[in-house]
Amino acid sequence: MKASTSTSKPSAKYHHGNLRQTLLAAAKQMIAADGIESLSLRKLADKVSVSRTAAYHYFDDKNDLLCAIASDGFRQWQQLLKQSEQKNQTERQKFEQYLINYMVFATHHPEEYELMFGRCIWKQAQCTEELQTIAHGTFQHQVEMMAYWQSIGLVAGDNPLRTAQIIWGTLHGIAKLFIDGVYVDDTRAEEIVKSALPMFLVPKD
Amino acid sequence: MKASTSTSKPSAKYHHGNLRQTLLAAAKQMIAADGIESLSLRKLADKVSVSRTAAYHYFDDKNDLLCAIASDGFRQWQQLLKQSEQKNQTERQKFEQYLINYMVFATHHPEEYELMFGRCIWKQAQCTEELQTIAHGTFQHQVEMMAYWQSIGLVAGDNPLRTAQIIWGTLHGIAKLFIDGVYVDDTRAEEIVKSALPMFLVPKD
DNA sequence: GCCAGCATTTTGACAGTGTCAAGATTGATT
DNA sequence: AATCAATCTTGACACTGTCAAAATGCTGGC
Repeated sequence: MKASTSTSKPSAKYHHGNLRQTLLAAAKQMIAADGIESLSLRKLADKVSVSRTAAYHYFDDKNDLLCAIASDGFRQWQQLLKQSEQKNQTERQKFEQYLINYMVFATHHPEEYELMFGRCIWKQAQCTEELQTIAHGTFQHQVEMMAYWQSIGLVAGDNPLRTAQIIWGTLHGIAKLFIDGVYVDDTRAEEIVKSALPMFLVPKD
Repeated sequence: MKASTSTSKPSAKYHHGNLRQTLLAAAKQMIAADGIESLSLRKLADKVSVSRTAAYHYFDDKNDLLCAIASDGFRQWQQLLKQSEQKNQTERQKFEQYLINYMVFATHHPEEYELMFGRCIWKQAQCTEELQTIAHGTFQHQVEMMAYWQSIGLVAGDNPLRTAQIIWGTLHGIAKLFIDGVYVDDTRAEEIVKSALPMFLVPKD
């Protein structure tokens, strides 16, 4: 072991050291720059100065690599949600913060968001078990939060699952319409979400 | 001319006759069967028993062909919406029918829906002018309907554009979560939409 | 009837892609 | 120091979109 695994001097050795992480980081950078569809394993390998098929020792597939990126995205997202919960505010403020955070994440990491919820992974392409479990977990968490907000009379409705599906649908739809460039006017995502907020709440008067 | 353009006997001539239509129909069939990503121009040409590059006389590009399919989808969708308007019912029923029709179309033609609103076309890939105009027109129509429903006190809110964006977002989001296989439970799309409906309406009491 | 011109379709070719099998290289273990 | 397993590279294959040039068949003018 010794200091060979130190990140200070990757230099140009045959054994890269931490190729898996390097590949993931480079891939994220590339899809952030040019989009998912223009990511190729060969260009990725080129960028990392490694052979075409080197990645196949860490990922079964191109799909497997994309799933790994999506999993990372879910972890990043979970952290973001936790942060918005910890700030001690009104529950109503927490709810609003939650909606806004969702939108901010989606619009700031559009490619990762696409990987997390897009067709690439969930549809015909087989989805990694890891990705499936972590994604299911986050959604479960959402349902629980919704149940709590309904129990304290903040959010309307009495079916947490159904409500979570609808609210998530709304957020997801607005996010996707923005990301995919259907909403090209100067309307800002946050404003739309703030406008939608009252729809979900129990009427006050 | 004569009877050579008759559809009864395409036979196996050098000049296909109506290759453009044939290509579009076959392409729709193929994406309905195996998804958009597994459609290749070569397989398509094979299916139509024509050379690899024959399609390039009718479409600039693979993207151009997909745009044509999407345009057809919009036309089909416009007709469906018109039908739901013509049935003389309550405005409230028309609104509900509109929401349900959206969902039915999306879930029954998932691949065409993906082409119409997905990233493939709208994002980096250049979108045909025809597609852009027809798509913008349908959305404009949606905004006008929303404005009317707001004016008669059916739908909540006073900003038709904003409201249309939110409602469309909700529909789009739920549709996409279904299409992409994120909602894999037995929950039916129509039920979710019906649950969401009251959120959009002006409170009755 | 025949030939030129045109629209239409084909063939050849090229770069790029994902992926597998087999070989080469290296660090670690005994 | 020899061996072994992990790691990386090379070679190869089938498939993709797309362009340029050639081939084919229809149509109108003489």
